[in-house]
Amino acid sequence: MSDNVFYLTTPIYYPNAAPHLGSAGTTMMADAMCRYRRLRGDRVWFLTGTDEHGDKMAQVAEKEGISPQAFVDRIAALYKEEWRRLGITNDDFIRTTEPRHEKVVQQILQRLWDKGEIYLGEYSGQYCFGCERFYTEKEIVDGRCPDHQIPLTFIKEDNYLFRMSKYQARLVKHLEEHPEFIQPERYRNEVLGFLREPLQDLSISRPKARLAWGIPLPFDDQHVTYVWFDALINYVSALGYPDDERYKTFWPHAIHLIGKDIVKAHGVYWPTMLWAADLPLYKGLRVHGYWSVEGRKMSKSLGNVVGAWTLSQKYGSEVIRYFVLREMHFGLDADFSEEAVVGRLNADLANDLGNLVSRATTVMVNFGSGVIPPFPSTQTRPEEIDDSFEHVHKIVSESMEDFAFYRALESIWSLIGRANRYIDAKQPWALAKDPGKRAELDAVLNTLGQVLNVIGTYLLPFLPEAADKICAGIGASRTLPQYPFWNRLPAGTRVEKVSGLFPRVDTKAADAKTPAASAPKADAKAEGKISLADFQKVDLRVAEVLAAEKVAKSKKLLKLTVKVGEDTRTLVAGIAEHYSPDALIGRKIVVVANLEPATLMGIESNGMVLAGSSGESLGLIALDRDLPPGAKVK
RNA sequence: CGCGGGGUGGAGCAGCCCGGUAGCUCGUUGGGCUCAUAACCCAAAGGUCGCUGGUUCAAAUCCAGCCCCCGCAACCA
Repeated sequence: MSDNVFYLTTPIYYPNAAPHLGSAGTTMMADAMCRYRRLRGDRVWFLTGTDEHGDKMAQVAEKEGISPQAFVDRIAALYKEEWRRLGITNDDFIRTTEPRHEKVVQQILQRLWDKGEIYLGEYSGQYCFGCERFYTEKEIVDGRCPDHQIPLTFIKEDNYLFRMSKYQARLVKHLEEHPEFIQPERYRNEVLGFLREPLQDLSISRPKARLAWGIPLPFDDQHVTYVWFDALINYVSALGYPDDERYKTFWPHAIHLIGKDIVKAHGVYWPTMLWAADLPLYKGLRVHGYWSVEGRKMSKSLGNVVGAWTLSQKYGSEVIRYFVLREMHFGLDADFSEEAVVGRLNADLANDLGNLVSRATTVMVNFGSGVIPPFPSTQTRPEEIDDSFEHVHKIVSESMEDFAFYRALESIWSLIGRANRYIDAKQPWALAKDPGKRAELDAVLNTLGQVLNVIGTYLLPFLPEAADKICAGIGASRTLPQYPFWNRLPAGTRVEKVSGLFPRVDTKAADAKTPAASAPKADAKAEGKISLADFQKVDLRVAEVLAAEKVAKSKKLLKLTVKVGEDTRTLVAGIAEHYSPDALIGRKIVVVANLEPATLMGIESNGMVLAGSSGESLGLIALDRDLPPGAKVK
């Protein structure tokens, strides 16, 4: 059986924007789980928070012209407010800029330093001042930053490294012996996959000269702590490690709920850090998939990031919560669309649940005396409902062990279906007309009360407000019914009509799509202007395509042989998704002729093809009059 | 031969680990009921489970090969 102490964490979110469907979804799952455990009578601690250090945070703050602290204060407040509005019942909200956190990070760092788990090394590599990070050999594109396309600088600096590599074998062993440590299985395999390669020691510091927005190392104040090392420790610092009772009570039961993007940090860095610091490991990592939006990846660059609150305002936060819990098969990716939300809302919430509650309470009020009648001894209990009670109880408990919210909900809905069928079969409105069928009617009314009690209480974790209304309507006690499920709702409780729980949404009205959360604003500032002289440095030329072919193994690249004036040169263009090689041969295009050569997929490119692009579409720059190859473009 | 996920009735998915009548939701068609939110209930139609081969008495499920799609990574000079 499960422990009756339960500690659940969400990731601490990196608050550079308002919460979106992803972070809200994670938090809603965590909330449903914690509400469920509390309902079961477990002792629960539910933690969420924000990760507030790091280069990016400092940069954004600077852009806005405020101090990093002022910036993160603002955004953290935004998160807290959002979780409150979404009905999240977290017990604590940790911020990595809080003294209680920073103190623990330093304490753990000091311990590792004293134990020799951290050593001063020298890190050297190619550094991009744009990204403020190092690039590995693999990532570097021809000596340039893949992001900024600016030349990288070779720098050498002092750097503190954590001896992560020495725990590799131990971690593999632990994963092999404890399949439940990382679940679902696919993510455990993924981590074992990482561990097939030799693990490197982990750089855990950044020189303060470069980045000041972080926690200073206690043993060298010229360095600040690397964000991951800082962030992961929140899970213990928030409990008041090392002395607080909460730490002692809850830490051994810790379950981390995360998205699949941060499996490596949680599955590799964190356990090894804990070992090095002589802390017990967390109990389990539970990994969920990603949301796509209408079949496409949710990303800022596509501008289709779905804001959680915008959506909640339109449909109600319970609807979104239900959708998230019902639609995502834990561990796998799922797709979001407003159409699907409306589908779930109308079919499951309005038609099945809402309508059942409405018709059942109406029957109880109109044909009964407004209170739950005792179950007449002359009648027999409906077996099919009885089976359903046990089924719900069993499936919900099993599913929740695996975070399989969708299965738990499915089973509750199977009971809802049973109840709807039961009403149709018994026809209480007909029984009411015949005074001789009083006992039969009372049996039906009592049964309906029991059904609503089970449904209402089991739904409390998933649809807190709606479930509360159901419970209120029948005077239920809001405690999870236990075997045997009959007569958990005592005869005599007063019943009120509960209607309009989830009104249907007109499909057409929903066509007014919620706009995606505001796309990143284009920089309004007129900075970045160049002089005419600068522009004239660029040598643009008309070129004729002599030959074109796809670059083997590449997705986007075409290798072009072009004639520019007298000479013929080879260049590589990332347009394979838009133009077939044949369509290009013989065409006149515009190229940058004096670009320094670059090697792409092993082919040296001497120039760049000009093309306009917007989102998915791309078009080559063409001439509207014929000019010879080599003609200057200005 | 970069890593991973997936291909199951019109749509979206479960089932595959642990072979044995192919299941769920939505949609469609016909019928029923009137307590209820144009809801609810019943019935029907609709599937070569990507392709090929193998193992087996038996394969959606195990094995091998192939095809296609989607992420990530590597390239969008």
